[in-house]
Amino acid sequence: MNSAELLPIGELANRAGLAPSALRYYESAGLIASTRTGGGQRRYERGVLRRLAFIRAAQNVGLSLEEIRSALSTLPAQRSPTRADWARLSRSWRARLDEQITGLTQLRDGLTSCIGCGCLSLQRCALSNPNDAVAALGPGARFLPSVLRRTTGVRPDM
Amino acid sequence: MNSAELLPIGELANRAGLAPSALRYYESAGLIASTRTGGGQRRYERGVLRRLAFIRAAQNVGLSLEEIRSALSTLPAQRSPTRADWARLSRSWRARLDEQITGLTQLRDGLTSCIGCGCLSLQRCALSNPNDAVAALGPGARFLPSVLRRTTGVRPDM
DNA sequence: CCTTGACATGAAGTTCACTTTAACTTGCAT
DNA sequence: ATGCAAGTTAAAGTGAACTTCATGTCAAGG
Repeated sequence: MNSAELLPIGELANRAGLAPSALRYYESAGLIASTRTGGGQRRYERGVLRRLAFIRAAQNVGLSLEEIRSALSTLPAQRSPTRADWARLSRSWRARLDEQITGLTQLRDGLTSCIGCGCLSLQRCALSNPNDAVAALGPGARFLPSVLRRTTGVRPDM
Repeated sequence: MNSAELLPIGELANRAGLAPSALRYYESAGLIASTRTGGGQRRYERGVLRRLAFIRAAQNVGLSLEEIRSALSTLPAQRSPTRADWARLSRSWRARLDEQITGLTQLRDGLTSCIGCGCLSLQRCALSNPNDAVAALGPGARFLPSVLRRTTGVRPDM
């Protein structure tokens, strides 16, 4: 019953809307697993599709792949995950999203009060110093994930 | 009156809460300017502090340095910018923040309705497919900026 | 005058989440 | 049997926004 119908990587990539290279990368990062054919090619069970949906959803919430890997590792290894399992995993996202929304809202309200004054003081302005969290996070880029980026027409009309 | 009191890079870095290397980087990216001493060391006018506050605020709103550079280039070159100038620059952020907040709120509401079902369908789930915008943005990382990241205690209790 | 800490430069490294490239192998249809 | 799309690997590249490093110079106090 749960035999056959294993997907090759290109097929899975199409269905998931990802590049094959992304799937190989996810596997190397311990996010998904595959069986191999005699010749060494990857074959995926259909359950992987749900896993990929979870990964995408988690990314949209703002989790890093490492955090997602860690979350996925709490799934039962033996039986295949139930709806309840997936629901449990995604439950904590709500708080995270609430936090993000709150932060942005504060920023916006700070902006509203700042627009009139144009103060932009490094110390006092709510805009340049939102949560007094100005600390560095080490090297590397920090920018917005796809959900938050405007992709539709970059207008330079500031 | 507007003479003297030029800040060396370390001083400016302290006051702005940035590393000297960041300031040099900003200068190389055309975001800030400096005069030089006879020996070639950078000296900054105090107005640069306001500029840095603007840069930080813009980053918090989600603008890239290139977008910020472009915005700053619309400031008057001759006279020093007035409050009105700064206010004009930051006015368009409100719409951007509104967009971001809306997007996140939709995601959260989608989550709320998904939590019970645990469906996580790649095609239908609002979580894994928020705005039907699943398209790739090319290579490179896409993750949350500091404002949106939890820095306080990583709890792996999903 | 001399020491010492701050500064300068260019090149390379870092992070994350992937993609691209190069060189080679599988697997399915004809 | 063969042709060719699709698969494999390791290594290097990408992008943003910086940092780190190596090597050498400046400036201010003693």
